[in-house]
Amino acid sequence: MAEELGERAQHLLKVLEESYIRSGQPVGSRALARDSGLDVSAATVRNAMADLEELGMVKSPHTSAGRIPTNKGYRMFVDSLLTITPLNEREIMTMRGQFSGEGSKQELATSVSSYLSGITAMAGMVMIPRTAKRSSLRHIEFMPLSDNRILAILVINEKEVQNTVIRVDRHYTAAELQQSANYLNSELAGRELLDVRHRILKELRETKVGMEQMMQQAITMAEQVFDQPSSSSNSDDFVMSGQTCLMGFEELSNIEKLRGLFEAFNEKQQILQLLDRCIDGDGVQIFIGEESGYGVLNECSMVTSGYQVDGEVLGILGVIGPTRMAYERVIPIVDVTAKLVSAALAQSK
Amino acid sequence: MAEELGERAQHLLKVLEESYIRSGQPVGSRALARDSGLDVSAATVRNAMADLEELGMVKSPHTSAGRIPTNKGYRMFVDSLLTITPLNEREIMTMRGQFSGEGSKQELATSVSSYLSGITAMAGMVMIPRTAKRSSLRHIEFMPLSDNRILAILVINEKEVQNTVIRVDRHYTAAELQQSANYLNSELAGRELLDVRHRILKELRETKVGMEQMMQQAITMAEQVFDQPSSSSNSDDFVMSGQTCLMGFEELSNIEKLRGLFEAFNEKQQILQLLDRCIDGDGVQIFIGEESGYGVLNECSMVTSGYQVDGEVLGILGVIGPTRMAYERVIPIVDVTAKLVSAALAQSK
DNA sequence: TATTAGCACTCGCAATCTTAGAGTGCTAAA
DNA sequence: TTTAGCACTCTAAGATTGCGAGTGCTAATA
Repeated sequence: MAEELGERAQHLLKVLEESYIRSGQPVGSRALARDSGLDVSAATVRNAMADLEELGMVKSPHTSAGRIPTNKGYRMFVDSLLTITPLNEREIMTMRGQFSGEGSKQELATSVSSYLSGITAMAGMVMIPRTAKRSSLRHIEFMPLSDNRILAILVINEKEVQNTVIRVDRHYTAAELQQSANYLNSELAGRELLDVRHRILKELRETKVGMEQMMQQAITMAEQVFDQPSSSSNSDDFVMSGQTCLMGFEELSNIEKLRGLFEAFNEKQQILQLLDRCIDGDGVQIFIGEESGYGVLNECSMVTSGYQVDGEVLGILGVIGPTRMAYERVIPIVDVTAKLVSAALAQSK
Repeated sequence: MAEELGERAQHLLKVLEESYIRSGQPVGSRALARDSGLDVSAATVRNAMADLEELGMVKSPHTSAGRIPTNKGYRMFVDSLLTITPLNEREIMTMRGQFSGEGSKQELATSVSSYLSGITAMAGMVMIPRTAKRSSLRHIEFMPLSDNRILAILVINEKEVQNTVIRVDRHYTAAELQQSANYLNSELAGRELLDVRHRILKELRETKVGMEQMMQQAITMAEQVFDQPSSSSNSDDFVMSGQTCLMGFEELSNIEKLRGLFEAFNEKQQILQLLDRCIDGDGVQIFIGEESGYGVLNECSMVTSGYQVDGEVLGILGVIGPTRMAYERVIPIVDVTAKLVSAALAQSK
């Protein structure tokens, strides 16, 4: 196993990647020898390149072009070669002004996503998990609709509101519903959602027999409300902005590839699964090309980071762009953004 | 003004358009003479073509290619030449099954939009007007949040729910808010939204002085609620599906053009303005190319129709695709879809 | 032993040229 | 008014060429 790379080879690989990321052109031995700062000839570089190629770090598009990095090469680059210059104070200050704790999660996510897109000139994305596990039910309210339907309104935490329509067996008056809601509020308000769910489906149901009829009705309704994976919160938890930026990149000028990519964005599901995977990781994470297992992400990389409140990762944000992106700039941006969002959320709590 | 077109010239134009729409290739005089069904020679056709060109109905991409329709040519085609074969019973039946009155407007719009996209292999769109003018306020409810904020919940018609957060000068208890809500409900519930707005801003405000303090508070809150153009209903009223289908068309293979188009889709505002213009028109309306005034829509056409309930146009739906589309198929599809959606809405009322 | 210079060779790209085919416009005849 | 004939134009697709960049290999060098 010749996984060991000499110091010089590493340096050359690094310079090669930097050069390729800058210019987009395959890098030849002469240019590399010149740019490397090392006092070696092109021929020497060629030998090193042959080694790197054997290790799968670089490849040439054809016999007589220079070398370009492979995905494996990028991986090595971001993992151990890249030198990142942290953002300076001033830049951070400018960013800090962007995110306030105001508005709903939705609004925050949208603004963060489009900010990321704007500053990196790539596509930005922010994921909002269904409903944070630790959020608590504040209030529940019923309202009669026509046709034996009832509108249930849940207030969660301080600002989130979920509406669900449920069906019941007969018409209920507003007063009846008020009673049921009162009962449920007295039992459930202030508890965490997981707990609420649990209580309804287990404890209350079991003790249902023998209770007042009103309470029985209330519980039956609550079962419906908490059982269905409330549609609104389930689908709207992923925001993406600036996809069109990706149309500007050379490597995505193939329209078929672009189409696959955009279709994947529309699916949402796929991307969400992918993002879900980073939720455990710490700090900035990077997916390079099809490492993720999705062929459509072929020439793309994702740079992501989780944002958190009270140590719990609430969601993921990041950008997606061509594999050939300026990592040394993008990584700190995503990093700082995640921290600022965390801060904004903590403050608004 | 030589706006008059001989019968034969019209026929030739029609055949030319049909042929071009089918094949995408410029149509030459020989082929046209053959396909026209007329017993004339290519030379005769050439003369007619020269006339048509002078009228701006067709043009040739270069000296020795055939002719292709101009926007003006398409306009004439769809306005007076096109023969539309209505969908047969069976097709309509298949479609009828697609749309139910179930679910929220949002859900219906999404499903209709993606249905349109699927069946036409172009992009589908459905606009939902802010909130129908004639919809009425059913119920209003306040709930205290932290930091002197209050969550206002409006129930409109039977299913629509709007949430708004307002700020107030001090903390109010749930009981106080309940009182205020009761008062407002007694005054306003059941009225149409426009009326509600009017009442609050004019009548009640004027008589405010001298009322109980509780009522004054209630009115102040209501002012806030109905004054801001509630964000949720304002932005989410336009659904588009299958944009990626547009990537498959020859005439949109230019990536810059495509980008402009997709950016316009993201803006929403522009498209909405455009759609707003059709709201008065009757039946199916067609925009060809940049007739609309938006350069990005250069090689595209929109086929739209309003859907209505009780004679009032509630919204617009339609498709957007290349100018060179199969109008004779798309037009009846959009037409029938609009009628079916109207029916579904009427039924679910 | 590691590095270097030299050299033949490969390949892609762009420019140039060629050819075939399609279609036109014009003119003169029917 | 229509038609046939003909010269002309233009494009798209191949074929050919030269250039430049870059490689791999070998033999000489430190």
